[in-house]
Amino acid sequence: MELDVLERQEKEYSFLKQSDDFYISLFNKVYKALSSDAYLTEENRQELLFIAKGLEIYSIQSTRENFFGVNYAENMLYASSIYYLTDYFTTSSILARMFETEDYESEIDRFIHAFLINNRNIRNPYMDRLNDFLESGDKQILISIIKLIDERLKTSDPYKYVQLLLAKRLIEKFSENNIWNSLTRANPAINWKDFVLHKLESSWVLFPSQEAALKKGILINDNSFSIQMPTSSGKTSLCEIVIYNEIVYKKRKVLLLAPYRALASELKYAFTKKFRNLGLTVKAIYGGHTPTKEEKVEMENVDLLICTPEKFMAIENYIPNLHETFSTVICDEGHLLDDEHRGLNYELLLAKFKNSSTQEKKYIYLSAIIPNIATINSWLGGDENTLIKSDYRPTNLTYGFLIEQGDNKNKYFNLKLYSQKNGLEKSLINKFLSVKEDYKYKKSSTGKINTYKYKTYKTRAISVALRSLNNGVVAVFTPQKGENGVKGLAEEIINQISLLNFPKPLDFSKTEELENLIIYIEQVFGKDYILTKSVENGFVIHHGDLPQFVREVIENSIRKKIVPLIVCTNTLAEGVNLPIKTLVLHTIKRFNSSLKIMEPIRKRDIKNIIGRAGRAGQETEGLVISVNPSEYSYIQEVISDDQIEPVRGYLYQIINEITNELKEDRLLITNELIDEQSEEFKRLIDSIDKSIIDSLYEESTPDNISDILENLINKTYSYFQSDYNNKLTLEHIFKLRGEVLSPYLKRNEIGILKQSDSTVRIYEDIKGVINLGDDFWQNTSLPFTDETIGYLLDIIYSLNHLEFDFEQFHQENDINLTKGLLKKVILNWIEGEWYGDISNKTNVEVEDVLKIMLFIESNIVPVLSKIVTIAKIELQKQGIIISKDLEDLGLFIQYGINSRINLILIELGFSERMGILFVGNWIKNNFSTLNLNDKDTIEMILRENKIEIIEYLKETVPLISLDAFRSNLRYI
DNA sequence: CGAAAATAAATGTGTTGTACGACAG
DNA sequence: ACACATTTATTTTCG
Repeated sequence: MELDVLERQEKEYSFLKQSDDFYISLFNKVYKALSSDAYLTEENRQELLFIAKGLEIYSIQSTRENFFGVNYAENMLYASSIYYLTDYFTTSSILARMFETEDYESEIDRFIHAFLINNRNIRNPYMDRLNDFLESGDKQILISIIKLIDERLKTSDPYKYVQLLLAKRLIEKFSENNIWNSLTRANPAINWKDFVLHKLESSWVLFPSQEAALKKGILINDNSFSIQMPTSSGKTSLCEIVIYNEIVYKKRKVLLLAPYRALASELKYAFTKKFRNLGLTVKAIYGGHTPTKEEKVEMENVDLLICTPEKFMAIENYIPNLHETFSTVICDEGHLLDDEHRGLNYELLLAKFKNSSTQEKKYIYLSAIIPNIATINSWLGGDENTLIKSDYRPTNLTYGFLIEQGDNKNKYFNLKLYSQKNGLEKSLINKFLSVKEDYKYKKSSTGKINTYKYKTYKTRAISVALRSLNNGVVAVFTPQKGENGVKGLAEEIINQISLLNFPKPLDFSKTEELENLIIYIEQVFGKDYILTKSVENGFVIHHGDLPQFVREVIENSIRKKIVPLIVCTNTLAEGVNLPIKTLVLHTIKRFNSSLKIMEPIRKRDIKNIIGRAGRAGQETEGLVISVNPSEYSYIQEVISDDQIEPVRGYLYQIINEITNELKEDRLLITNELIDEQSEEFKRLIDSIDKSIIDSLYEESTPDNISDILENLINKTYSYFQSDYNNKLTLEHIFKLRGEVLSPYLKRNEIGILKQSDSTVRIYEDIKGVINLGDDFWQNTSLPFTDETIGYLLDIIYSLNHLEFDFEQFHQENDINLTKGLLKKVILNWIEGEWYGDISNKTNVEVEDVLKIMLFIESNIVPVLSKIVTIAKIELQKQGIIISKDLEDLGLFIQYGINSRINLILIELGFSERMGILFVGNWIKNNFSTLNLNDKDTIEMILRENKIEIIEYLKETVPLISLDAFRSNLRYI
């Protein structure tokens, strides 16, 4: 019914004709379970879940019209309660929330409903008592409620009996898992009242996964803990408890390492408000902004610091050994240790902590499922008693596999369904897709009926996605961006909705908001780009070539359900949580260039992506559908956590490779040998160098550098896992690199390396190319012109270091990126043009413009900043100061602006470029007499002209920009 | 009946995600 | 290694 394929089912569903019989039998089973405690056992729990699903359809809006004779509201109490009793608390509450407490008449019904949706605001003998309990935690009160119910059960009329029994079971369950009970049991020494009173607003119980962690003694024990649980199983909420406990009870300060900006910002948002009311101080710093003086003071006094690992390393450079203030460290998304670009830093940061002379820290390592978490745990100082594993998920996931059936005369596709918790339970949706019914269309040029080409997986994935639209928000995952990935799928959608009769995304979108989205996207990308065409058809796409601010707009459109369909790559797994009901896996294979084969992506990543379906608190369940039979067994393995890749740490992988190479060639590695290796290998060594540079502190000298490095190495996860040979390689390489860096230490050049974020190689490269005698350095300031950019690009093009990057860019993209083109793109960009305009002016496709922009952002800008920083420091020695404008050059290019006012707006927290550009101009035109290079002046202008600015923006920019600017303006 | 559509088999072409930093004396 | 598009030859379908 939900997928609108009922009438094509071959099987007769007798219960549809005898729905009252079916209902009675379901109800009977519920009653039996409740009256015999049978629901408490694991097996019966599975069955109860199916019963709940059965009851559910008699109450939810999309299906209940098909039945009659059932009191929707009353029945929902049963369905919802069963979800509650089987630990699906969020599902329970979503279902119950489909009705109001006022919809119920009897005292007991109102109580049950209010209980299920955490509504404390009704007056009622049961709820009054429950309220007393919630505020005091006095167990006796719960006992008294049960007594009260028992009394009434004896005298109750038959119509109330089941409800009373239900209430009794709910309260019995609640006596066990309520937050008071769990917390005081986990740490009786602390008064939880303040915390609980705060927590009550969101939840009254803990998830089994959280319970498991508490039972292991995480609040009492000072050892390190490792926690492995699926996405969205209440990690944040568990952290909240642990952090509160550490600060209030253990009197420790907590450092929370969150490796993505989006994550850090999410956590900041989640914690700041709650903890402030509890009298704890929270600070979050990540990406982009450099902390002010006051903030630095705050950082040392704050109770909880939320930080990206890189940012924390940066801070440690000006607050040496800041980490000693924090005796508890929480490592979120711990599997990042494996990351090719960032794992090394993360590992060395932790090694540095472990190497500290102060007391051993308590580490809490949070991660998705990895088989060797025990190794990591013992590296961090934990043991088997401090290892917490849970596979609890607050929403149930169902997996669907599309099965091809029939011959050419009558071809159709069934959907085979497996429930997550019970691999054996299969069900089948017949003719989920059918060639006869779904793929026939009339060709207008001939007037004949044609069959749509349904054989490709693209077609199938999209058809499945469109078919699922009735059921809620759909995401289509694909690991590639181009024709065989996001772009191809988007085109396929447009094609299918124009020819076939599937549900159309436009019919599920919010027209007015969508209009605004279309206007905005068209302004940014022009009419021809695939994203523009997508939004016009009521869906969106999402991948890493899209600039960050656009991704946010897109995520928002899904979050607010402005559009019901998104096609995306891994960005989905990395980004923030979205309310996705159905996830369609187009394919999970990606081309591996070195092996020249298509290869499945990591199971760990698939697991992460799959976990995005059925967001707790938003959906009652999730559905994951795979359409490619050659991948089914691999996905089955992912579902059953079979052979998930271990986390070794990136450093370990390199070292292991090097050791093996050396063994084969019987070589002894030397710095000369390193210099002879490929650029790829040297960049690997560069990353080691950089981590070394970053972890050198003030007290480092040429004499003790090898000691410092050796101590550091000994504490790494790589060393911990290594065998004798690997240990030798590891020590040897770090020693070698120490030798390379030692002269720079001697010459006091480590500072300049750090400040310019350079490795030795690029530093020497730049020094060899730039001519500090040129007037350029002294004469350049805003606005940047053709000549400015030209001069710098000349330098860029003469660097050896970037040749490799250009080569790679050309290998990966079919774009001839000449110096002229690059200059034109940069100039247009800083002059305020958008991707669509730049595409028109340069005759380059929008998608290629995006790729060029990405190259500029990630390859050109960092090098430009290094060049400018190195020049600045060198010139300073001669007493020459370069302009502030030139110093900030990287920012101007990065943000695509060419005036100081705009940069100030960004510093003031404005993030949406269109608004920034227009308001910047408006200020320039209206306040030319003031000093517009001054932050305070700009702030003053903004504060005093809020209304005028909004009025002006209303006339000039799309509503989305206006809204973004307005919400930033609120904080001025 | 004849054009259009479907089928089958052979050949050719293209394939590559995501992410964080940017600093003192 | 694989998905998909294109080409070609042949058969089937339908207005």
